[in-house]
Amino acid sequence: MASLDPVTEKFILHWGEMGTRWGVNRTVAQIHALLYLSPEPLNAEEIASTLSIARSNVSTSLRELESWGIVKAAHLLGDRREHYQAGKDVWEMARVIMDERKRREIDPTVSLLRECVRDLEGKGPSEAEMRDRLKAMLEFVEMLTSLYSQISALPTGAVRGLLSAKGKVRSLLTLGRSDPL
Amino acid sequence: MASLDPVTEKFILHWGEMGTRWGVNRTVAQIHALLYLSPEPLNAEEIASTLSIARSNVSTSLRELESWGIVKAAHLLGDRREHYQAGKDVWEMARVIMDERKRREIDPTVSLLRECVRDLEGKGPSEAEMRDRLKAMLEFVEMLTSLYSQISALPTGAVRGLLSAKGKVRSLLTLGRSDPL
DNA sequence: CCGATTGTACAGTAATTTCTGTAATGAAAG
DNA sequence: CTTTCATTACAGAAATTACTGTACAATCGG
Repeated sequence: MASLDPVTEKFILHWGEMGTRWGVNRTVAQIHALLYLSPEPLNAEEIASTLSIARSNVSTSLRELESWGIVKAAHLLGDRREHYQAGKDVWEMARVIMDERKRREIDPTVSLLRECVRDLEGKGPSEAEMRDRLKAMLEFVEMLTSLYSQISALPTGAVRGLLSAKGKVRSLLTLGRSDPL
Repeated sequence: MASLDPVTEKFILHWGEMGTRWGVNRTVAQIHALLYLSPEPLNAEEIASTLSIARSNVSTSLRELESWGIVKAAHLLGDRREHYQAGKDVWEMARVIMDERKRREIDPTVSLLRECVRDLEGKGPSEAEMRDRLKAMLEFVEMLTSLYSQISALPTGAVRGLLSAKGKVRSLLTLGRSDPL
């Protein structure tokens, strides 16, 4: 397992790089990429030797991935070691990641913005600009969360169906604005 | 300008923290937050003293923000210094940031995935799993970009109108699936 | 129980990223 | 042309983040 298919390697390296751009540890992202491509679940030792990283690092990173909900441990009969596998459905994966980012980052931001706006209630005109901006930001983020909660409540296949309706966004939009529903 | 309103400070600190979670330098995000809330454009010196950071750091960070297209330099009559202001429309801001992230991260990812899939054409069944996964990922990312390009082609107000139609997503979706357009 | 194997916590180290201060560049005013 | 002010490039310092190796805990088989 120590040597790696060139394509796999290319993908893992790129995925790790993308991770860093989005605030995810490079190694964590690489492990995820490896597990995503692997036909069967891998144990910590295999991951460590394949990516040439310390086992302790693998252990920590796997816990991180589990906390995101995109990697799960699987137990194989006749093997004491834990084996890990990544969720294979990209739509489900995207949903889980968005859920988690919403919970960790968007929700706290909404709270903070509400707090800020409240703190500015009844303040003088010198804070008017700031208040307006914070309100605009709050409104925006709340709209996103509302939209997201509606979408995430739908079955996976349904979202897929909507998004794959390639030419339809404009039409749907026109419909939405003329308020036909 | 050196002392900061408590609400402003709270927002700036939070925004900086959010930045780090999304792969943006904390200081860069803080400067953006400051400019977003500021009623009038600020010069580098004011930014540096307000946030207690070195002028050179401000300079670099401003260039970064300009490269993202969310901060612009403004020239004031009778002042040689450049003054900087952040775009105030959150919708426009979101659009610009998404454009840029697409260009920097999504597009290269699509290229890489295409390359990977191509490399695997005609390979044996041992690579079947990997090929399927990469294809699924590619298909997913391509769908996102297609959706995005459709949305970004619309006027800002229109997107706003669609998204603010709070209860309508499900209805629109049903419509979309039953292929009425 | 005992030894072997797996997984994790943690302290120290390494690497990377970020920040500062200075020096150089460039542009406007006189 | 010279002086002055604003900006930026860059090298080194500082801070943060990531990684490793070891030591410990837990679990299983004998």
